[in-house]
Amino acid sequence: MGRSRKFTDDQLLDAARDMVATHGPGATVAQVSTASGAPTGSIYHRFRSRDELLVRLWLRSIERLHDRLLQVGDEHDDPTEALVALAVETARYCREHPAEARAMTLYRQESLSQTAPEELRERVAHLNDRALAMFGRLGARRFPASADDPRLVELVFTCVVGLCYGLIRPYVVAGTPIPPWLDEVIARACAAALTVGDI
Amino acid sequence: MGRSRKFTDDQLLDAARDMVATHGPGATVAQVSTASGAPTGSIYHRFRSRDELLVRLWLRSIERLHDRLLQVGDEHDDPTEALVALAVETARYCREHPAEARAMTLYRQESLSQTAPEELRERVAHLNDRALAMFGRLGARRFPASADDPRLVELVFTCVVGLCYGLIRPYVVAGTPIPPWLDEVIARACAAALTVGDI
DNA sequence: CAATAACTAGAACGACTACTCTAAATCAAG
DNA sequence: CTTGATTTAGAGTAGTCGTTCTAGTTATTG
Repeated sequence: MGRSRKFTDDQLLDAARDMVATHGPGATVAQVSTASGAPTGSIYHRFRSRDELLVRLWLRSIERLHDRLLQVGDEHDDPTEALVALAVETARYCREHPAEARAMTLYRQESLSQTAPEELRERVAHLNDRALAMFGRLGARRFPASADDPRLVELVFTCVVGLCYGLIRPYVVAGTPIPPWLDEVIARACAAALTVGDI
Repeated sequence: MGRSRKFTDDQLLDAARDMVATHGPGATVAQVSTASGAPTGSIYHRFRSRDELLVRLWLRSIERLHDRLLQVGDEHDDPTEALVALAVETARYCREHPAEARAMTLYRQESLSQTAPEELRERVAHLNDRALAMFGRLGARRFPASADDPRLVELVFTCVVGLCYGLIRPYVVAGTPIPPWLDEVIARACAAALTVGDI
């Protein structure tokens, strides 16, 4: 075999996450190096480029959020309740894991699916598949009349994730705690936004 | 006097705005130079630093939005209607002026009031005064019972501007048009979010 | 016309960053 | 123990960007 690893991939990603949380999206490889204790050579031995490191971090942070959301989605019988609960849960998760939440702001899927390192394009493209399927199911039950409309998923996604994320984003980026009263705002706004589908 | 100016400040700011719209917040002085036709020396003759150029651009874009909002705020008798109209108007303005809207995402006031070039701190600090006063007045009429609560302005500001801006931001940053159906989502969500003050 | 102030013009500089390269350390297998 | 694959280690490289510097240009004023 060979020499055993002194740093796990997750250790390096954790360091990158913390540097992004403190220095923003312009965090440098040198900063990740000192934060993790690994020399730059080791980091480049593990990740082909800074881009790959940050994209992998972004993928990990969003997959972790989705893991949590997929659990919550099944805990409600009423689809509207489930959708509102998903919005509120997103806020809670980001409040509990501010650095992970900061990493989620690094990219947007639509642009990244074209610009990401070649070997990650596929993973980026299918990142939201699980979550979208869930939102599609809940949306179809919430709006039976539009169950076949392809725009339904975008609408639901916007009213739940987009709305919640937009409200908490300023706090996430600033690194300040998300105020608890925001959960109530999100719940009411989300429920009301979802009524547009009834038109 | 001396030689007359070949480039106005606004011309340089326009070029900076367009470069930020196409290249993001990392737009370089060299890009602004070629986009405007002005050599870097001229740009630095007018602005002390790249930071000052971008902060001035940011200030201008937000002041222009506020100019428009201040007009709209007076057109409604009912305070709730006025607040919802302000949220929708923000979306409309950003749809009509996508590059200006992109420039608004360059900074956040809270962090900038500490890190901006010294000579601009004052202007940054008081940037929102006019708008906040209006939101304060409308909020006091909407929630007479909490008229003296200092948290009221933050609540109203979040439910109107924060909510709207969070929903449209993805489109603004991506440079894709803001879909028209979003206006209805914003209106309903904003009205519902404002009901939290009634607790 | 001469003097001067204000600006244009762009080459040059220094700092920083992503990335590479070579050498050494470490561990499993024969 | 020796071999060889794998990783650590960090000095070195090329390129980019913000900024500065010096020279030259244009208009206004007396």
